[in-house]
Amino acid sequence: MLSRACQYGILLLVHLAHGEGGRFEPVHEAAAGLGLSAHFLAKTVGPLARAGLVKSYRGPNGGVALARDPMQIHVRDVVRAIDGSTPVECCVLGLPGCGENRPCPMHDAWSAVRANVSRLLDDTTVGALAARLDTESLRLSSLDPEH
Amino acid sequence: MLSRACQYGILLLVHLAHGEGGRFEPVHEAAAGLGLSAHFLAKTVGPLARAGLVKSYRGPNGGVALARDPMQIHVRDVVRAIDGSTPVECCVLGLPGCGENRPCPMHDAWSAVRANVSRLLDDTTVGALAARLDTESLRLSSLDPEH
DNA sequence: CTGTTTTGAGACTCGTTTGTCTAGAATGTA
DNA sequence: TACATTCTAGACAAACGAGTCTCAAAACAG
Ligand code: SF4
Ligand code: SF4
Repeated sequence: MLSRACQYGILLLVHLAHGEGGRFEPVHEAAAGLGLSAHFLAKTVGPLARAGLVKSYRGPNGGVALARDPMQIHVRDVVRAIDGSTPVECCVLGLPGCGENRPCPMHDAWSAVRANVSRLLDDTTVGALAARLDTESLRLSSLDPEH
Repeated sequence: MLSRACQYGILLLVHLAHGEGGRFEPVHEAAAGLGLSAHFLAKTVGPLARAGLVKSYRGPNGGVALARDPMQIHVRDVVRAIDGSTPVECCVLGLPGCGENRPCPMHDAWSAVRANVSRLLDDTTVGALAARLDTESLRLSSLDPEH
């Protein structure tokens, strides 16, 4: 559905939104906090920076930081930046070149599901996700949740 | 989301349900009708037969045929037979070992989507899909839809 | 028995994805 | 300047999925 790199990108942005605002956090530190491979996570920051979602700075005290208000960054933006503009096109039958014209017998039911996913990506911001990390007892990393 | 083999399996069953009832149709013939690779389609019939969804017979006049009433075969059965009991477990963030306890911030919204997909797989039968091929102008194959 | 048709199982190639690693350019500090 | 820190780009290998191909076993027809 979503590539691993894309998932890592979402996790990174939510992690940044959850941390202190203006600080530039090194990628390896964020990767350690998320329990991910630092090298692989670093590969996602390129597309994210080009898309204007994060700023990055080299050298000591460098790192990555959000470029915009996290409440203005939608999950859809991250997906588009990393996986391109053809996400969530996965389908049950996966006929090549199937569109609205001459669809397969599952198209009606499936397009409803797909619309739901699309709306979810559009409506969810990384700021809202980060906020939920505090209020509820949720987790981002695959590591031992503290406590 | 669904493996290609699984998609092929669904297509095969719907194709069989759409054809004449008791006939054993050779796999290569069904593959030609669906515009698929006969060799690859043949790999799906093993699991389907083991799951009791189709019967197969060798030799001349052999082939595959539905083992049950197509109205009693649910798409979920096909998915379970080919992709195993861990289908549709794809997720947005894909954290390893994430369950209902300590979920990620998208879990609520996403589990709703997943429930929709699950219900769709459970409620849809290959018989119903085959019936729609006639009433509406739908297609199964990627080939030129005959007119 | 001989040959043909078909399923059944599996090895094999190929391309994409995932992940690791290395080298280099930028940035700051002493 | 010398050095440490960090991003950036890309080479590289491992793993996976999709698809092709081969060979053997079953079933039938003559
Ligand atoms: S449900 Fe729609 S998009 Fe999916 S295979 Fe069928 S026609 Fe194509
Ligand atoms: S917690 Fe739920 S929504 Fe989050 S990755 Fe796991 S299954 Fe998906």
